[in-house]
Amino acid sequence: MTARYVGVHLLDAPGQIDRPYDYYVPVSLEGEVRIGSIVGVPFGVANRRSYAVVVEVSDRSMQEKVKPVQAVLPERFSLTEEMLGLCFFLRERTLCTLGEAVRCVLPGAAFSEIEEYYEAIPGHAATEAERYLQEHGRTGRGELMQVCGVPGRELSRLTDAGAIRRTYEIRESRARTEQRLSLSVPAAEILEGLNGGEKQKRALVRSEAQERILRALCAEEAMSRSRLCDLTHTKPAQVAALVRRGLLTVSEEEVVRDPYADLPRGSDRSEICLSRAQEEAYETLLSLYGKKEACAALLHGVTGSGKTKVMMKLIDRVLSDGKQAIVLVPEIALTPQTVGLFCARYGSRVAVVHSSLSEGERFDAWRRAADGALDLVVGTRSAVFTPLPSLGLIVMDEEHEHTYKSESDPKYHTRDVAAYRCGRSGALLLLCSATPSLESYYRAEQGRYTLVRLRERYGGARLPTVETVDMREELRAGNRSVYSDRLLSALQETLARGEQAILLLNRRGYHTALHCRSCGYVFSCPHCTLPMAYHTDRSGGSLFCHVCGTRLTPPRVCSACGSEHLSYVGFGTQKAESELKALLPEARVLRMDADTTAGRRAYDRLLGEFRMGEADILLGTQMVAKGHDFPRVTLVGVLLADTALYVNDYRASERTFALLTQVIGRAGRADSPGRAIIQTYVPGNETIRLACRQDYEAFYASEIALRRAAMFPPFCDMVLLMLASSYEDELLHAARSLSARMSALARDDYREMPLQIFGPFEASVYKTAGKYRLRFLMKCRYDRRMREYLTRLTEEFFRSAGRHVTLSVDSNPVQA
DNA sequence: AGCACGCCGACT
DNA sequence: GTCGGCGTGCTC
Repeated sequence: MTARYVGVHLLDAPGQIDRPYDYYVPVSLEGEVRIGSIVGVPFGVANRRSYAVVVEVSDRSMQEKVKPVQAVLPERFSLTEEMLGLCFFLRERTLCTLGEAVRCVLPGAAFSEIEEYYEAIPGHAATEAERYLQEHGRTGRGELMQVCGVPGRELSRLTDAGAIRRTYEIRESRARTEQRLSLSVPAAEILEGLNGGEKQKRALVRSEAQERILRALCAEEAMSRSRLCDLTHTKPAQVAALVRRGLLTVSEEEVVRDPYADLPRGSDRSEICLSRAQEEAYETLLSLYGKKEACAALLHGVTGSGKTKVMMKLIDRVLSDGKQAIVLVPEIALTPQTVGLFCARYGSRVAVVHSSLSEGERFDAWRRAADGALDLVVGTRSAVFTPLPSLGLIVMDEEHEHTYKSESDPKYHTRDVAAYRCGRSGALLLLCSATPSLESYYRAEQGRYTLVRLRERYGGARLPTVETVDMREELRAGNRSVYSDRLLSALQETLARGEQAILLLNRRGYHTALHCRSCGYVFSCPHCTLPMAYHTDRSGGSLFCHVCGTRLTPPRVCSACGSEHLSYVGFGTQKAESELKALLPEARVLRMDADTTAGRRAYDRLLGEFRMGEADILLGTQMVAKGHDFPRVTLVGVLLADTALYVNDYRASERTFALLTQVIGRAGRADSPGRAIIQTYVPGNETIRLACRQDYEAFYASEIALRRAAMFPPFCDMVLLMLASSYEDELLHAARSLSARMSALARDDYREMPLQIFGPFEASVYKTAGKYRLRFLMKCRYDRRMREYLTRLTEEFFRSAGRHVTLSVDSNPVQA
């Protein structure tokens, strides 16, 4: 079919107008547009130029008034059928707009490319804009509108009237190029000339420098200008002279910006040797992979069981089939070892993708993937969108981690996207964890995932012995320290043996709150409704809001009653550190939390120092618990195991169990046996007890029973509706009307749908960044019908509610 | 979302 | 009598 007309979705349109609009394809762009193309189109009365994605093409249009497509992005930025399908899938699942999905799938660099310019037409000088163009020549749209104060519709009118001319320019892809130099004459001839008589040589080169350049290129055929100059100690001008004389040719070549370029590449060519248990797991996974149809497996392996090796052997196999793989990790900064292993093994055909890449770096990785120049992509959740020509495997390491759920639009879960992509390309989805999410383990039990187990630690390493310390008894015995006697002496012994220890306390700062002993007032952030923590820093100390970052000087008197009896309560990593330094002055302590890892490479630096033995104790928040492998760590201490237990969230136990299991698993990986000491005020707590036994199955059995009884996921889905506004009265009003509408719809049109509505409640942080927030929670089955209900609700809401209130929908949110 | 059209209050 | 408030409705 001739693409004479196209139906497009605007990329920046709000939900209300997220539907196809028709445009015609001008002759000049014929043949460039197809389904999946990204185009620039004029929209609205002012003909604002917007990006849009083509979702249908036809040779006729039903529409009366049709505007032209103005520009088309280069073919490399067009969505493949698979990727467009993925965008529709995302929209359906997360109720985002198609445009939000498209922006998720394409690199940002794609969209800085269409520029709109205006030019004068001789003889037209009736308006200020025309005169300006006469005088200044070609001008960008933005500048023209600003300088002359012309509204967009006026520019359109002038263009249509033929008074000015509009042009578009597509800046070519943001790939960086470098000049590569090569010989234009066969190397043999050059060498003959150089090695011949003095006269022959004179004819060829005019200087020593020129000779060095030619010899270097004879040896290496082609190289970049910078490398050539470095190698031969010459200046670019001396190279240019040879180019002018026709001896060298210059070509522009795209270079890859890779922030991981300094990692050793391809050094690991060893055969992977698996233990018997690993071999079995591998064989099972291989047979699933061999099916070439959508399937998923859950690899449940205790900490230290060597899941990575199994994973790598499987990747070897995928690559040898000429297919590609994606390995997803929860957070790049916390997994430098994993990243290093993959780079070492798979060389330059690996890219590392995560959110703190620059736009250029991200684009390069994306481009290489699409061009088939990559075999393996290692990255955080956004890496699941990497276009690969022939996807064979997606691995999700630590699949239970909540960072896999996106918290901004589109609010997708990486697991769902991965499953969709694997389904589409007949690839295998492999979920890995020592503490799988209850949802995944349940699915495995149901047979929807194949469950593969690794029950033993690799290389005969034993799980550490675990003891709990009842901190109430310590308190009774008069120990007011953060450290129990038992943990302290264990630390001393460990240090005496020259071994290392990891201490976990999942709370930053010095104290968790400041309160008034006269009236009980707790000092809260003025912008948020949350107690402020006390942090020490270079300037002494300050009250610090963990939500919005506000810092205040600690007050002397209570702002509620004026009393001077203020006291700090609760302790965080800073206090734990200073106490430790007082108790064990000879110990070298590294503190690792959000405050000490602010710099980009700070994690790597701290972890590196600890691994090199430059410190004895690594003390920090959850980030010390993640999959690092420190052979000399034989002691793990948890200063307060209860911190995460009592948050108002149905997953509190699951999180606590996973965190404790993870950190306990850090101890005694190699030959030396490990020991873990867990301090708690609730030693009888089931979750803590089971985590100490590292007994996932038992934890799962007890937790799944609770979920079933209380009707929580995986026995239902949760949907969170969040209303936010700077105006509290409007928010309350909106919440009331939404509440009424929700129930009414559920009672009538959707009466057959299983649905329970709770709320509105104040969000756990009711006010933050000056906005008030109310939430509704729903227990439901998140299927097509439910999404239709939600769509109707939001559409009606936007039509009726005040403009100052926003509504967002999140299915199975992280915090519920 | 933008942007225009349209109908009611305080200003030259 | 006009400038300007934001309510309502449309955008191929």
